[in-house]
Amino acid sequence: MLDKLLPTTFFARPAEIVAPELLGCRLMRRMDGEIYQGLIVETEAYDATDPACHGYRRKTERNAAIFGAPATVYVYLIYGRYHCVNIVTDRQDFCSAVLIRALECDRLPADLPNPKDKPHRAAAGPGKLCQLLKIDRQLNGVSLNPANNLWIEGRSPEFNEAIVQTTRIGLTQGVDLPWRWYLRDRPSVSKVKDKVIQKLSKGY
DNA sequence: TGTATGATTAAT
DNA sequence: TTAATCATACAA
Repeated sequence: MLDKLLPTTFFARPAEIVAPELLGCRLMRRMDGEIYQGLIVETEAYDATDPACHGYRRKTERNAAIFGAPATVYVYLIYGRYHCVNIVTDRQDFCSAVLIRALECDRLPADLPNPKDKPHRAAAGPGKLCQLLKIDRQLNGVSLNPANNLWIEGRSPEFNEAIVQTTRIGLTQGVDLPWRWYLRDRPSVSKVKDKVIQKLSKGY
C-alpha cells in the first residue's frame, strides 16, 4: 500500500491550511464488511472567527464535536434530510473543521441511493456523499481511524492537480470568505464557481 | 413551550 | 425556483 493513514498532526493545523491539502486524499469507509473509498475533490473550511461556523456563537450539545481534538469526526443533520461530515482541525477546545463536500468514487455500492445519477456524480455534494457512504450521526464525535470504519489516507506521491479556490456554497453568513477548494479537472465537484486558481506542489 | 431556520437535494 | 422535512437554537 502506497497510501497511508493521515496522522493526527496533519489535522492539528488551521482549517484553511488543512482543507486544500485534503484534496487528493482518500476518504475510506468500511460498511457491511467492505471497504469503499472516494477521492476528496472538494472541501470547505470553518472556524471560530467565522460567523458561518456552527461553533461561532457557543458550544452546544449539537456542535460539541467541533470543539474536540483534531481528527475528530463532526456529523450533523441539515434541512432535516441530509447529513454532512466534517473533520475537526487545529486544537482541542477551538472550533474549526473541514467540510468534505464531494468525492470521486471508483467503486460504488450495489444499492445506490440515487440510481439515476451518473456514477461520477454519486458523491458530488456533502449530503450525497454521506448518503452513499452511510455516514450519519452515529459517527459524530468518533476519531478518524480504521477501527471506527472511517479514515483518510494521504495523497499518492504522484499527486499534482490544479486547485481552484472560491467562496463557499449555500451560506447566509461569511459569504465572502474564500474558504472553498476543489480539484479543477474533476467531474465530481458539486458546483463549479471559479475565483482563483493555484497549483499545489506534490505531497504536503 | 413555540417558532424560525439551515454548510442540501431532486424535481419542476 | 421550490418543496421536502426535522433537530436545534433561541426567544419568550
